[in-house]
Amino acid sequence: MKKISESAVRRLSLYLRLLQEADAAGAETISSGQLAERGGTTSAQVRKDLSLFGSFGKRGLGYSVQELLERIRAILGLQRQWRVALIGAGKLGSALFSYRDFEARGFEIRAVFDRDPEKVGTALGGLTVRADEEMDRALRDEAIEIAIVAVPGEAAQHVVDRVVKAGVGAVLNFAPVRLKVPRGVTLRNVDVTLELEGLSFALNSR
Amino acid sequence: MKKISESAVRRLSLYLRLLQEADAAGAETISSGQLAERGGTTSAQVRKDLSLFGSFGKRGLGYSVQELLERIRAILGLQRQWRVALIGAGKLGSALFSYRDFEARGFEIRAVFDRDPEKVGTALGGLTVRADEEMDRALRDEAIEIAIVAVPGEAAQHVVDRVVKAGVGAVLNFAPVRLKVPRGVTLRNVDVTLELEGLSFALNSR
DNA sequence: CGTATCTTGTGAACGATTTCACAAGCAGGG
DNA sequence: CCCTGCTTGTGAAATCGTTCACAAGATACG
Repeated sequence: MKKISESAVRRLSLYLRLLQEADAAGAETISSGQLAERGGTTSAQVRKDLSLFGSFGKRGLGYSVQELLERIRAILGLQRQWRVALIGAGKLGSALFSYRDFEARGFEIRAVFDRDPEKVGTALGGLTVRADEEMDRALRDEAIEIAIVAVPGEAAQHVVDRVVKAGVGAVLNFAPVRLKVPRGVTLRNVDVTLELEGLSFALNSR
Repeated sequence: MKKISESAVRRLSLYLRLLQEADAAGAETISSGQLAERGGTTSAQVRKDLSLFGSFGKRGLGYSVQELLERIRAILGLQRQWRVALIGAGKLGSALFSYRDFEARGFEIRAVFDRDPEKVGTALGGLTVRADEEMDRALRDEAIEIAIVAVPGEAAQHVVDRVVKAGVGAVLNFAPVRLKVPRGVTLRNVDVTLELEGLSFALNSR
């Protein structure tokens, strides 16, 4: 199987969302040009991206919204629920947790952990915040597949090491540090400061 | 002036952080190899990135931590404070606001707006949440340069249109939609669902 | 002062990604 | 049933980004 670039995967995710909108708007069919326009890319790019996985369209007609929706869902692995744990129930963690949209998109947050004894035992959504010490065992017992790390920078590497040891295969990191994970574990970072600095650079170089 | 890729800017931002750590640890000097190792890249990459802006190192020695710190700050436009507005004071907006680290890094949140009358008038940090109707005028009057958009997806395009019209030149968007901005305005997106889907893809294709 | 060691800065090679361009498939109308 | 208009899928070309490899500057030391 050929290698798929991260940017291609990002765009697939985007197409998925655009297709859901088109579907909600009642469209039966959609062309690469329409997807491109709504997604801010080009029709050739759309076709190339899709061609990495097969050929789903009809010449002269475009793509069936329904079918493409299902295909992309399958490609992205979104036809099942993923078991997710949230680590860190601070401001950001809580905000993420309350964003119930994840659930609808296949990511079920099944456990929340925090180190702060003040927070342990409090309710968050339908769950109870659990103690840090329970984490390692719980991640294993509940076969958590994805960890969202929303702890302070100093704690993040330690947390991710434990999480990996507990068998979690993918990590979404919000701490502003570069984490090391063993090969085979997938890591993505969300770093707001870094994004702001990107904006600063753009404004500055005019 | 040659074009600088977004990835190069991201890495500069990263180097800046690594340099701050090195500085805090008392290092006087640092080599491209050391930066590379800590940043998860290669020494050639580090040197190439820096060479886009000049030559700051001493052969045989490496870079002066202090000097490189200042140089990168200058490149990224971080030697001044930026005037930032936060639009949307929901869970996510509040979480972002309370993350005071931005301030220290040169991004001063000077105004918060929300459409919800319940929220308007309430205190958030040192600021008062202001009404949506005041926004356009306030952005201009206070010469806001960067807007952080943390409103629901449906509202985001409308908000960003107004923000752009009010003279804001850079937008950090948290809404899960593809926004259109005129050329000359810089847009960055933070889209957590998209990141999670990237993880799903990786887990799914094993 | 000469030699050994280190590390930068940078063309050139390489690899990856995006864009181009066009043959081929499909639908609709006359 | 053929012609027109539209759109896909995909090699080939172009562009962009990364890695290689090495000359040259800098220091340390005998």
